[in-house]
Amino acid sequence: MPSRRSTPLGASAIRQANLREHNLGLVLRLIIDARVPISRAGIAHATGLTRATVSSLADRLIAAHLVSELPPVMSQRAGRPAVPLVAAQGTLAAVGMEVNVDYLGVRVVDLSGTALEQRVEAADFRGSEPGRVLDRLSQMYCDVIGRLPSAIRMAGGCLAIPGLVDRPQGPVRMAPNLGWRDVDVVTMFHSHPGTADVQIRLDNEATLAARAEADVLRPAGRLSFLYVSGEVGIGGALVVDGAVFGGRHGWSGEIGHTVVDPGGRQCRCGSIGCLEQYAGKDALMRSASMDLDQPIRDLQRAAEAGDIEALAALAGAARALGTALANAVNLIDVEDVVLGGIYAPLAPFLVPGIEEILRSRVLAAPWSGLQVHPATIRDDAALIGASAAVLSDVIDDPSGWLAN
Amino acid sequence: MPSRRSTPLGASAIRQANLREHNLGLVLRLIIDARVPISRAGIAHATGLTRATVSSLADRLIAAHLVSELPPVMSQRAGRPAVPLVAAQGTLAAVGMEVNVDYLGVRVVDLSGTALEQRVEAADFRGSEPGRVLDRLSQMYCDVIGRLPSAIRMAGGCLAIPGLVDRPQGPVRMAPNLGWRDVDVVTMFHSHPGTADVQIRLDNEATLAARAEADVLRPAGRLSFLYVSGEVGIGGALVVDGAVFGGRHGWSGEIGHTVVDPGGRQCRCGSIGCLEQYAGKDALMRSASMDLDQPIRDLQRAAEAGDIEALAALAGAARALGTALANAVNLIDVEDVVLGGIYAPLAPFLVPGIEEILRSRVLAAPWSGLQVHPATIRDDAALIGASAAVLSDVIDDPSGWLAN
DNA sequence: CCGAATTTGTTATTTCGCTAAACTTATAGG
DNA sequence: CCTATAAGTTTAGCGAAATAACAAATTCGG
Repeated sequence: MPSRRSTPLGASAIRQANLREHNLGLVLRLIIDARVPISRAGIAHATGLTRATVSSLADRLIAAHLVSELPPVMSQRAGRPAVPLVAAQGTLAAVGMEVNVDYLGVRVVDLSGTALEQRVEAADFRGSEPGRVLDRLSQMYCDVIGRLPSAIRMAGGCLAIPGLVDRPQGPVRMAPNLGWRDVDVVTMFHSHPGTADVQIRLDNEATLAARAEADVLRPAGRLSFLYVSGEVGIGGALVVDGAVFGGRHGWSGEIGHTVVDPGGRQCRCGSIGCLEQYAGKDALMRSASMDLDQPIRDLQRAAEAGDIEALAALAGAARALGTALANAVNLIDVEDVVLGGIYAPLAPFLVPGIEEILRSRVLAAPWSGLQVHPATIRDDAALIGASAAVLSDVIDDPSGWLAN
Repeated sequence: MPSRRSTPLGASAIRQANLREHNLGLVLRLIIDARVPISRAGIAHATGLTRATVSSLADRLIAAHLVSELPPVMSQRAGRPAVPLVAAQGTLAAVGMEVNVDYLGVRVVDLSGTALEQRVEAADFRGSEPGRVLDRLSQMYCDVIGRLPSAIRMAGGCLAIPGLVDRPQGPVRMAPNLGWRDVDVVTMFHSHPGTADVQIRLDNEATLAARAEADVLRPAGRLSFLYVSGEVGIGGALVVDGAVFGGRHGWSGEIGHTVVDPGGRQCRCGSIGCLEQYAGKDALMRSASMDLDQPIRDLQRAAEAGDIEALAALAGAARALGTALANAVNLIDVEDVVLGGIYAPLAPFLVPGIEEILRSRVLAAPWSGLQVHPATIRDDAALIGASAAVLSDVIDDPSGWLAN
């Protein structure tokens, strides 16, 4: 039973023109989200619209090259075989981009979800010069775009940033791990020639990663979860009813600065006792007596080998995470916690400790069936989410892409 | 900029019949929420619908006795005077009810928002027998209903419970301060004769109180806040985009069990160091060396008189509240914190301390304009919210009330 | 192999709610 | 008293979906 909005504030009048657009988006969404290709009749059944109406809508989408027909499939049943409809390949694409602490990424995806291009460059961007970073990023963008077939229409782009971002156009308010403050990245991105024709927007990295994860979990019916992404910092995002919940400005999810020890360690954010200082990557490595620059896989291997220090470090992180997550789940009532970033490979060593604390500290635990899982998407989650976000807007309102 | 849903999961096909119903609800909502009565032309302007369409919808609502016309008002301007439309009085009503630790309440409100009846009975219900309590409540309900004019149609009822409730029909999973667990209150309520014709549902007390507060703050544009209700326990609720955000099961908002001191005091919930143990009513009174049963006004007076112990107790509560609220706001990104229950009268002594901690611990504080305010509604907030919740459903979909 | 049954997709035709535009009503202002 | 202005109503028409009939392509039973 999803939570209903008690007051439809955003609701506006539905006019006949909107009606058609709405249903057009609905049909396209159904076609694209279907696990196995769906037919016109199937859509009619799922939506309650008549086959005639669906046919008309589907034909428009096909004419606009947003949808294509597959050969009819013999279903072993009586009756005329259905014509499967799928998202068109290579006609409309979106670009997802990411600036993170240790890499830049550009990814181009078409409506069918296939990645047409992807490029990732590793480097260290702590305390970096924003202008240079974005110059490099727009260069990568131009390279990638140049390699695409010219027939492809570009729907737009979305840039993931590990920090507080004013959606949708910036500025970046604060990206502590990059050392950025009040940076107008959109303008910087567009200062490079060859980026003039694409419209880009910004969002938080963890938010977009959670979105990618939500797209994967939604078909399985897992619609509400708290996503926690462990990196140098700890990001997070809320997903409710299958959609990311950004809050007032899109700044929800900053679980990394939950207080887990009021009299504890000083955090980079200026506060004291933040989760990040107990379960962030640096804290983990330090507590396991490993080098801060070592890859997380080293810690994973050590733990798998039974290394006492590694296991103790992970147990400590689990305690801190459990406390912070218990607070969060008491406040939000999700049915799932998803561990992303470095926590995904470490999950086997973290989940038991976290779940123990959740059981004792979450008021609704006996009834909510709360679970903790590693993330399904391990690499490039934010990139995937960013490109998906742009396409999702097209899918929800395809009317702008109907005419050639 | 309200957070968009990235995926319209709940969206279903809009058919022509739905369209009319949707717009009917929209018009009714506009009429009822208007600060000053709105005219047909005003609605047309606000919605983008034509005057003709609005007229047709309004006439239906008038015929159904959901809306009535006021005498035309001379506006000092040229042109035909507008006919103000208002919610009909005394034709359709809803009942809000509450079982709380120290009182029972029943309130009947009509569409216009005027309370037709209200009755509150004080008593101590800690460790009470659910059957007896609900017998008394349904008796009160019957008394109150008997006093109403017979022409009034009853839309339904909503019962507020201070605990974890399975919406909408129960059972009550856990109400720690009542000492209830897995109680089927709906059936108990209906076991009394004379309650057969009303359909009731359940919700959490703080959730409904927050809803009432949201109805008041919405017109002022304050659309997202965290509501904290101090009583013996500490309840809470989230409001985003002007609507209460219940989460997966409606169990969001349990801020009372946020950990503010991991090595601290034992809480009734079985956990350790919960906010409730540092800022709940009992903790406050104890820390101020007052009697646990004393009314909160005594503490307020002592603080106003400059009593050192009282001020110190309040400062300590503010610290604990500030820490818990900082965690919450980092996670949710609201623009407001609203202090309800016993915190409302104590706000002058709590707000400075809370705000100081929020400024230092909330990552987005420099940009979010976060503020802390006392609640506008001081008494019977949950009762008000409960009755409003029922009416709100009618307003959003009045189609069931059109035929006689 | 053939016809009945079944399911898909298409093609008129109808229905129903909204729009547009003209019209009526009721005021203000010169 | 006439004009301007705005609110509300009426009428004709449009557009999107519903309805219903039909065509197409299969299975299945004889």
